[in-house]
Formats: sequence, C-alpha cells, structure tokens
Amino acid sequence: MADCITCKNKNCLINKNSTDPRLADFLKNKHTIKCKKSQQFIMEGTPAHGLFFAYEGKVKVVKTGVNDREQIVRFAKDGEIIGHRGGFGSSKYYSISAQALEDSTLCYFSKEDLKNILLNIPKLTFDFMLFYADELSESETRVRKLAQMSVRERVIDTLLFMDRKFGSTDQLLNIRLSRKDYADYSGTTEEQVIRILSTLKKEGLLNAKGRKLGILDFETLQNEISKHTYSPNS
Amino acid sequence: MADCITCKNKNCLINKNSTDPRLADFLKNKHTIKCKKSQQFIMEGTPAHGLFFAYEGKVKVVKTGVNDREQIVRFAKDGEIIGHRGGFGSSKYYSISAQALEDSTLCYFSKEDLKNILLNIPKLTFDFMLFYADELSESETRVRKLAQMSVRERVIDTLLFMDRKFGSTDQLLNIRLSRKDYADYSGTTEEQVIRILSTLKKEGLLNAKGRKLGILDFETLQNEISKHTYSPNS
DNA sequence: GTAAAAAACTGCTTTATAGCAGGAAATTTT
DNA sequence: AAAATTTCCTGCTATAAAGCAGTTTTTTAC
Repeated sequence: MADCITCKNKNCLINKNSTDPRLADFLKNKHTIKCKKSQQFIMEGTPAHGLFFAYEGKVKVVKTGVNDREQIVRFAKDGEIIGHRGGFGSSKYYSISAQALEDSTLCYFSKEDLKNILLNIPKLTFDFMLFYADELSESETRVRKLAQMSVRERVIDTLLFMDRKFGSTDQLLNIRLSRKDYADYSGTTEEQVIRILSTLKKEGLLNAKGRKLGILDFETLQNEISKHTYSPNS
Repeated sequence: MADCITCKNKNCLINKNSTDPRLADFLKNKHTIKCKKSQQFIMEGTPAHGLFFAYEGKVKVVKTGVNDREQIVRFAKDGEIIGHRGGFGSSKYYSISAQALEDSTLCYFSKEDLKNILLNIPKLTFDFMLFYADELSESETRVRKLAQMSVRERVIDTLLFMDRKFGSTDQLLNIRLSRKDYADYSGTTEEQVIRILSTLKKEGLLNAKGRKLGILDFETLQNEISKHTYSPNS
C-alpha cells in the first residue's frame, strides 16, 4: 500500500509507469488517506490541490444540481483516478464532489508533483491523455443516452453497467447503491427507479436479496436497450 | 495555411508548440482538406486513421441515435480538434461523426505521426491532456444539464452557449443552425425547439432575421437558468 | 435489543414533453 | 421566375415522467 511498485492495481496509471527511475522521488511524496463509508473527500468548487487515486473501495463522483437532485457523473474503483484535472488544468477548483460508497483507501498526489513528472515523462503523460480521451468518449455516450433513452431504458442500462464495472457474485451485483443513487446516475427520480426495479422483479429479470440487486436475465435486458447500443462505444 | 508556424489560430495545440524544432518533420506531413457545407468528413464506426483540426469554418460533432434523432456532442471552430482520440487511443474506430456546417478547411495528421510526436514532446502531450480534461469537464456538465434542466431551460442554455462560442454581430448569432440542430444539441425534438423559440420571440427575448437568431435580453435569459449554473463549470 | 431514522414502496394526480397532421414560409434547384 | 424541396410553424392529442402523500420495511444508532 505504501509502495506503488508492488501495488496490486495494475491498471493504475502510476503503477504502470512506476519502474521509471524518474518517478522515485515523486512516489515518496504520495499520501495515503482512509475514508469511511459516506465520507465526502472532494467538495465541488473548493480549490484543487491535487489528484486522488482509489486504492481500495468504491467511490461516486457527483455534480451538484438543483433541489435534491445530484448527478452522479461516474464511479471509481481500485486504481482509478478521482478529481480529474486536480488543479493542474485551466480551472483551479474541483468541478465535482466525490464520496466513498464503502470504506475506502485513497492515494493522493499534489498537483505540483504531478505537473512536474507529467512534463518530464511523456509516456506517463500520454497514458493520462488516453485516460481522459476515453473518459470523454464515455461521457459523450452518456450525453446521448440521457437525451434519447426512456427512463426504463436508462435504468436497465445502469444495471448492466454496474455488472460490467463491478461484476456480480452469486447473481448479485458487487455494489450496494440506494435507489436515490440509481436515480442520480440514470437521470430520473427515486420513485421512478423504485417503480421500474419492482416491475423488473415481477418480470423475473431482476433479483433482490435484501438491498442487493442481481441481474437474472441479461439477454432480455440487453435486447431491450440494444437499439441504442449498436454504436462502437458501449 | 500550409504553414503551422504562421497560422492565425493561436489557440491550436499544434500552433502553440510549432516552434519546437522536433515538430519540423511532423508538420511537413500535414494534409489540408476543403469541405463543402453539409459535407460529412468523419463517419462514426469507421476506422480512425488520424486527427482533424478545424482551420477555418464551423463543424458539428454528432453521435448517431435511434430514429432521426442524433445527438450533437460538440461544435468546433478555428483551431479546435475534431476526431478526438483519432485512433491512437484504445479504440481503433471513430466514436463520432463530423459534418461541416459551412464551407470549411481542415488540417489532418495521421495517428502514426501524432503518436510519434506526442511520445517525444511532453509539453505537447501535456497540452493535449489538458484539452481532453477540459472537454471532459464540459461534457460532464452537459450530462448534468441534460438530466436536470427542463426543455425550455436547455434551449435557452444552448442559445447562450452559441453566443459564447461563436459570438454575435448586430444582435445576431454568428452561426446558422436548423431547428433540428438546436433540438439535437438540446436533447429534444424539432417541434419543441420551434415552440420555445417562437415563445421567446413573443416575450421579446429573442430576435429573428430570416433564419438567423439573435439574443435580445441576455440578463433575463441568464436569470432563468441561473439556478443550474452557479457551479464552477459554466 | 429497542428506538429512531432512513430508505423503499404504492396509488393517485399533475405536468411536461413528445408525436402527429396539415399548412405556411423559406430556400434551393431547374 | 417557377417548381420542387426543405424547413418552419401551429393546434390537438397521447403518453411518459414527475410530484405528492401515506405506509411499510430496512438500516443505523444508542
């Protein structure tokens, strides 16, 4: 955990380049932060001092909206970046909030340290660039889906996404979200999510054990949204 | 036009770094492409060979949807990138289509050439990274707006965006879009846009000379959507 | 383990938005 | 300049989604 070179998160952009000797000093300045469930560790609009990486746990990234409605912008798990531009971009403030969905451990680097290595190790910068480009592509797909899918389709799409992102064990998704969270990601209201989930249960497509949800019939669900997903990006 | 060093588009990422001698060979391999109005020069799903830059003109970037509905993902003007990952990322295919909104001139670089310089000139790679990061931030803001604003608010937001992006002359926006285009960007239907635009005209907030639209009362329009736009990102 | 709080659920009502159809205006083509 | 095509517009109708209120279940705190 203290050491990026032996870290288990092989997909982490820092880990991928950690053997580069020019990173040695940089890695010494890493901070490790423990975060309890529901704890918010980035507040939208506050000055951005650096970038977080999820070491262990699950995180939701949120943009504040009107009333009680927030928009969950993305989810992050082991090895993934949180805080995006982290202050080394054009904006000096975080454009999102981030909250732990379960007890999590985060790695933190200051923007000065990051900028320093990014301007010196092209391979790393290139990897960062690709990461942002891929995220952008995904975000643009999400723009289209929000604009064009029905609420039911968006909820189904979200369920399938959760399985892809976090996986399932014994027919149950490896993530535990409130109905409100599903709504905030799917771009609808809590009530609508509740109605749709219970309809899906009645239709035998969805499984529910306590608060945990499980997908029973992938094919039928996939089919229902397939007309929107023929494009190259998910 | 043939020369990036004397190019007028100072915001172009290539231009910004064009004095670097390591770019000399790269710049020789630039292609210049002329594009008539309405011409499509990137097709979603086709193999991506490289990246375009708008030299002159205006372009819409589109993701294909169901029925007649497309989603306009962004607009590009002088100096801006089109084609995003352009094949040097994880996907080998364009995830979007691009179409000229007026007669335009484009610059083109192959992905091999690009990858080569990006891995050798950290400053350039860093600029590219920041570009994608900022685009991502904007796209995430758009996700929230699509999910939370009403149709009328989204149309107003689009009008104000057009003024910010393309400017206005004599109370008329410097861009000419169809009602369908406004709909495809705002995430609604043509009819809805028509209805809202004519209401705005009646309310004296909007000006229309032929097909060209102009904003008459910025303040009132800004106020109507202000509750959604208090956040750091537009 | 019990009390308190939060989350999940359901039926009903209201509202916003989409869809259709037919016509007018504007733009492009010949 | 006339014809053809495209874009724009309007009223009406249908429908999807949101909002509200009251109840039950589950989770968290003590």
